[in-house]
Amino acid sequence: MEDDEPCITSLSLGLGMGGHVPRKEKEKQKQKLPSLDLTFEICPRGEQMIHVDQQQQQQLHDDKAKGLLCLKHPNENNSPESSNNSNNGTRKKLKLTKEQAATLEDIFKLHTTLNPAQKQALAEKLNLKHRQVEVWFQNRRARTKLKQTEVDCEFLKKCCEKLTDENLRLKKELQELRAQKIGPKPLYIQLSKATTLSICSSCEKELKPNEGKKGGITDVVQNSSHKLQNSVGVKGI
DNA sequence: TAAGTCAATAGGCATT
DNA sequence: AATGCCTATTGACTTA
Repeated sequence: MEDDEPCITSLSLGLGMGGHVPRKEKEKQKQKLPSLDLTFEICPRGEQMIHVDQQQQQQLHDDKAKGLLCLKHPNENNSPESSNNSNNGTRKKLKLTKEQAATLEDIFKLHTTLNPAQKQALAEKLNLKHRQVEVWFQNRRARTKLKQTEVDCEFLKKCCEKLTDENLRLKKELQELRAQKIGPKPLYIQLSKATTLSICSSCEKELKPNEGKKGGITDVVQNSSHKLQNSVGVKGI
């Protein structure tokens, strides 16, 4: 239970602080963030009272008495579903106005999650239901996550392609070196060739005395591994 | 009219 | 147990 205190809390829409708000921070924000002059009363059982501004508290008192402003749980009568289902069982799709969407987007840029009071304030401001604001933020987070997943996927694909290419190139190089080793030329010539090739073609650094010497498979793999590490930017494999 | 978009729903999980 | 969030899905509506 996040708001179990049945008290009036001042609204904080959280403008001015970016990023995700951890659960623990939510309560703090209620107190320290600028208020929109809207106040809320959290009713027992999670119902919420909304007070449009401080001067309307007296009016609220009257409305409260009349039961006009007490919002019920989203799954109860006041839900968009129930209000939309009024016409022969089909649910009508609500389209947010440009202004509503723009405001929601603006808030989302600052905060990807809102606390109940913030949702209620926003709902009041946009003439929407609390549940609608809640749903919008849920869907918006889902869309963001999906987009990010696509971006990550694309990045990994490119990484994979690069590594595949490099792998292919190294295999070819290995094949060539093997062919040289079993080729017609005397081994000592190849050895001398290997010793003269002491500059890494990838990073253009001079290889250690052992590297490139002998021209054996192990050394070739080490050399190739060295190049691969340079090309991929990996250290300390 | 098929495909895409997006508000809304349902169910599951974590937290308090 | 109540609540909020996430995820998958539905279904109304739009668009190419």
